[in-house]
This record gives sequence, structure tokens and C-alpha cells, in this order.
Amino acid sequence: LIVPVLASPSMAGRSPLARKVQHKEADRYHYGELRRALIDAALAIVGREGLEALSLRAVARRVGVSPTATYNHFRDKASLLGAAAEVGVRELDRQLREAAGGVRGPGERLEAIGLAYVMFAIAHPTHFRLLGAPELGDKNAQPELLGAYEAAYGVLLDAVKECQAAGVVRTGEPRTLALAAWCTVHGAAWLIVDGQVCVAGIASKPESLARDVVRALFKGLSARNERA
Amino acid sequence: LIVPVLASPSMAGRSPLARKVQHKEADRYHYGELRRALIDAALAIVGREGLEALSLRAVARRVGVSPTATYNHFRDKASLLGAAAEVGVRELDRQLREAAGGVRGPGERLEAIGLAYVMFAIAHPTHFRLLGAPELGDKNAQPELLGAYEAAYGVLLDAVKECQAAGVVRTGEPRTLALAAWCTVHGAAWLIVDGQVCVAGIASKPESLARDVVRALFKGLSARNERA
DNA sequence: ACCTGAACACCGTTCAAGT
DNA sequence: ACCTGAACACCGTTCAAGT
Repeated sequence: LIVPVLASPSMAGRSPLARKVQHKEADRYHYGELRRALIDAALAIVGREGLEALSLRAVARRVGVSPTATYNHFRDKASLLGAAAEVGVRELDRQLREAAGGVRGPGERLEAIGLAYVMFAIAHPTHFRLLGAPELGDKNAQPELLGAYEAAYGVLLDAVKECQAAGVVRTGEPRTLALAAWCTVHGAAWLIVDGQVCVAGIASKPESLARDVVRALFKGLSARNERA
Repeated sequence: LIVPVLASPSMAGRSPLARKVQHKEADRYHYGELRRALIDAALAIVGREGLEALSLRAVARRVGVSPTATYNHFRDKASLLGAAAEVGVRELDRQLREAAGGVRGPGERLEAIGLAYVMFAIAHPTHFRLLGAPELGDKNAQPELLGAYEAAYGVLLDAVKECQAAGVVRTGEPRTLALAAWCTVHGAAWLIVDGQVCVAGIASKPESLARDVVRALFKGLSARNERA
């Protein structure tokens, strides 16, 4: 469960000057490269020092560029964080698909996806926090980020449809069922990274909570499911 | 669904000077009163201007006191926000109990509690966001806040136990089932206030999402529950 | 087109000083 | 015991200026 793009020190991390490309005669970034370097630096800061350490100035500092240089590539701080969050969501998406690919049965696949969602949050708590941070601002202003979320949701939705076709998930609007599943794993993930759950003695270990919650999602609470 | 303590302009809001009590000869707050005024001001700011406008200095400004005066009553900003969040959690707790009290059958009661949880987030999105904000810092440093969360979880837990006794919820560790329910409604609430859901066209209206998710929680996804 | 540096209005926190 | 005011090191953002 190692995530290079999130966990590694990122190419533009340690010695930014060494990574600058010779742009004609000047010592500058190619177009688009500084943008990417800023995003990588933001992800590195979140991963190492946490979300509260993620300031626009700190990002610029890490890349070795003036704070105001960022405004050539991002409208504002929320836009920069949004771009970083988008990378995070795409990585989450990738891990969900990877988890789905490792399993044959459609029911087990759906379960694996739900588990992978919570496990991503456990493995990368600070990154996961960024994905739903208030600092991202209005989501309508970040269509790409919204699209990334939709794609990740699509993994869940497809799995639900497969399960219905195979007869392991009950009938019903697939979008509604997938949404319920998303809410459950998202809620579990958030309660875990927020520390509202394990520290209060409500749940024991994050991993077992993840398992329990996904199983309950399938089985439901109703006693009418008892002798199924 | 009106919440006086959260929605009203709070006593210490408009004219702070008028609310100061005559403390012997000086024009100061009684012990404990400034603390409460700061908390009220914090809640008022969150409700009116959002979480991002909630600074320690803004709170002090609203009460009409020096920024440094807050340090006599709170260790730091996280501690002040934590105290405000605690009030919010207790209000949520109150609304869950109120929703539970309005219903007779145990199954309907549990459903009403889950619905009330999501409805609270819909009615007070900025306050709900405060309850899980990264700015609160480490939850271990805020035992009262943790206790408030536990109490709210207790409402859910008691309802689950009642349901099991009445035979409308299946057998199983009640803490685990209640936790799964909490994850689901919390996830739904968070996705709604975060704007990840309705704006992306994934769900239609927040209220119907809340209903659908709570019903799915009971029924479960498994096809083995189909003909129950 | 892209970057710098100075500037502005903020912010959390510490510290010395007042009563 | 409780509050103020000055100070420090930050922050996001704007703007004029450089190439």
C-alpha cells in the first residue's frame, strides 16, 4: 500500500535548483513545470508536516521561488490546494481500481473497494484530510476536482452494477446504493482520521472498524435480514 | 428545526459593553462570563461568516476585548474552537434526543435519529464543519469535546440496543452496529456540507439523499435481504 | 509570459506592564 | 486574577517593476 506520488519526497523536493531546466539562456522552469512542482511541494508538505503547515508561502519556499510567482499558475491558495487535492483524489481512484482488480467475485470486489477507501485514509491521513478540507473553498469553482471525485465514485458505482447483474446485491437504483456505500466508507474514514473514534474508546482499532463497517453495510441493520 | 444557541445572535453579540456586569467598581466581566462570551462569539462568527472567518482576533473583536485577553481563558486557538465545538456537539446531541422523543416505535426512532443527524448538518453546515475541523487539533487534548461526542454516540447506541430488544435490529455487537450507523450518517452529512455530492450531479437533493442513505443502512446491500 | 520585491492588512502567540 | 499594548514571526494577496 505504498503511494509513490504521495509518499515519496517528490522530484522537486530537496534541491529545487538542480531540477530547473535550461530555458534558452535563462535559469527558469519550463511552462507547466513550476505548476507541477508547486503541486508536488504542496503534497509533500501535507504528508510530512500536516494540513495546518500547508501555506502558499511554504509551498513557494520549498520550491525555491517567490510567493507571488504562484499567482502565475493558480488563481489563489484555494486553487493551488484544489489542484493538489485533485492529484490526491486521482491516487485514491487508482488505489480503488487496484483493489478491485485483485479480486474475482463481484461481491468481494465491492467489499475490497470499500475497504481500500478506508485504508487509503488510514495510510495517508493528512492527505485524506486535504481532500475534504474547508480551505478548498467552493467546489463549483474547481470543476476538475469535482470530476476527479466523480471518477472515484464511478468505481464504486460500476462495482455495484456488476454486483446487481450477478445477483449479489439487491435491486434498487444503483446510484442510490453506491452513494450509500460511499457515505459509509467516507464517514468511517473521516471519523478515523479525525480521531473521534478510536481515542474515545468507541472503536478499537481502525482496521477492524473498517472491516466491521463494510460488513454491516452489506448486511444492513434490519432484523429481517437475520436468517438470510 | 430552529437552534437558539447556534442561530440566535447570542447575548454577547451586538453590544458587548451593555452586557458587562458591574464587578465591584470596575467595568469587567465576571469570572467565567468572558469565557462564555468568547464561545458564543465564536459560534456566531462560524454561523454568519463561515469557518474560515473564525480567527481568535475576530472573536476578541466581536466581544470587544483585547486579543490577548483570550489567553486567560483558553490555552490557545484550538482550545477556544474546541470549546465552541463542544457546545455544537451538545446541541447536536440535544436534537438527536428530541428527534428520538418524537417517535414511538424503536425502529422508527433509530431511523429518526439518523435522519436528524444529517438534517443538523444541512441546517447548520458551517457549525457542522467546525465539529470536525482540523483547526481543533489533537482530540486527546480536549477531553470534554471527546466526552460530548461520546454522549451523542450514546444516543445512537441506546437506540440500537432498544431495537435489538424489540427484535427489529438483527443480532450482533451493538457498539459495532451503532458505529456503522454513525459512519453512514456522518459520511452523508460530510459529503453534503462539503459539496462533493449534490453539485456533482451524483445525488439530487440533500434531504432525499439523507432519506435514501438511512433506508439503505437498514436494508443493507446484500441480495440475500431481498425477499425479507 | 513569467518572475521578483515591497507593501498591505491580516493572523497566533509571547511578554512586559498595568489594576 | 485578569486585562492591555507592543512586538514577533508569520500569512494571503495586490501592485509596480523587471526580463
